[in-house]
Amino acid sequence: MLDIRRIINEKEVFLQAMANRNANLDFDKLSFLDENRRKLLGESETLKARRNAVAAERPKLLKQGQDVSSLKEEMKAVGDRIKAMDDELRNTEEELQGMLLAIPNIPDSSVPVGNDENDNAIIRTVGEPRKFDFEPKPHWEIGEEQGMLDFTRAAKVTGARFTFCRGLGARLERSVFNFMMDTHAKNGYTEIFPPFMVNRASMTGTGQLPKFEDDAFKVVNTDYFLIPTAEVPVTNMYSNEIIEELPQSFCAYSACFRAEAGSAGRDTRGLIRQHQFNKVELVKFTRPEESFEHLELMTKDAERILQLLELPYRVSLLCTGDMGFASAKTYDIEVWMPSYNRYVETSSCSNICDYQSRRLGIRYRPEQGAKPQFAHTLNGSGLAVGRTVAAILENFQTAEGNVNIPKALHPYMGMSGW
RNA sequence: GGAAAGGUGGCUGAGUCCGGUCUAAGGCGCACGACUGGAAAUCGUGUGACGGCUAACCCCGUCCGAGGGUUCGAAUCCCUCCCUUUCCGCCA
Repeated sequence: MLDIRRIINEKEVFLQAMANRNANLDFDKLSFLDENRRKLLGESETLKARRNAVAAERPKLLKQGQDVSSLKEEMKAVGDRIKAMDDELRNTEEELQGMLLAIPNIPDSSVPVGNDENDNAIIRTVGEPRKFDFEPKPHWEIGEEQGMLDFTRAAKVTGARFTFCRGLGARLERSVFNFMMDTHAKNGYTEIFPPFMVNRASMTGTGQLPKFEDDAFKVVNTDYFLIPTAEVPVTNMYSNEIIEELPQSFCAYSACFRAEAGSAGRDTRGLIRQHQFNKVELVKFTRPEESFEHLELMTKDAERILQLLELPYRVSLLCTGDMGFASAKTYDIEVWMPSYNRYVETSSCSNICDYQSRRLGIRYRPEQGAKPQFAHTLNGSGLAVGRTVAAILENFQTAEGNVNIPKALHPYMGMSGW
């Protein structure tokens, strides 16, 4: 959520940003609602001040034996007007709030302006895609042939876009996220194991609601949602708090659940687009002046995983039209996927600035005794586990149809003696 | 799921029965000052968040778990919900 005052005061910047994002909105209505809100608030508060003054005087007047029945009449009327005014005020505030929640974040000035992924900037490419001297197989074929992945039975037991990992496949999945968590923990991130369900307020706070309710799984008979990413519970940890010390860095493993509404027919085979997948998420809370620096650090921390796993990848800076709703600046890390013959997103690292913290009331004190300010929040995958497993299966496959395991994973696979 | 007791400022804790100097006591902590060679102790002063109006101060409003209601007036009375603790039931 953006600051309404900033929207009004920096109208030109704001409108340009929205245009760059291909977002439409009614600025005049926004401006009217804001003015109307303050007008109603002022009138209501004047009446309340009168009510408070009379309420304080009344006992004294009574003690002096004065007649207060006319005051009582007046106050009855004042009370009714306050009620009516507050109703109108609430409606105005709800309408304003509704509009603000539907407005995406303003892209940082370093973000390239563009419409879609074709306008993203490639920042760096690391590692060379392997040249195969045989026809490489896609990971779902390797996984099924090796008895590591079973899509057919998962479809029977649950439905499309679910997978059984089995035997070494299950072991590999577990090894990969343990390796990720260990690596991040070693690099200063505090481990979190979060709830996999959150309430509506948390989903709204991080920006998944109200706009993207169709993408979420709702648990029946409750107001809980399955988390689409650990970003939601971990960022919400500090909602309505004043954080004592910044920065704070967390890594969290979780299963993630996404309805994938609107992606019917895309990536239907394999591990790339599932309703349930594992992910290790990085979340940071920082001072505003340090957040962009931390975005670079976080991106490198995520990249480190791919380097240690010896997987070729590239990093791109998303353009204004391709960025997520809440983000001010996003780097995507894409791993080389031989079966796709292209790079596939395996991490998205974003600086949200104060967009979430304003919604959530996440604050800090610049100095002891100073007024609380909104902290900045960042999040990034570190990394998506299923896609990483897919990349390992494809990039490390042998001509015989087997798969080698990257050295970094040997201790986790029970191969420490190799 | 059932029963009971609770939820008050950064923490602790009084006030709730019986509505009105509650403008939330007292204590702890914290900040500043005095005292001191310096410190501890002691003494004094101050001590929240959010919003409105402001150049700023002042001032005003809101906040006693959340949301409604009663009333001229609600921390206090009524209703609904959430959470915590204990006991029971169930259970990995």
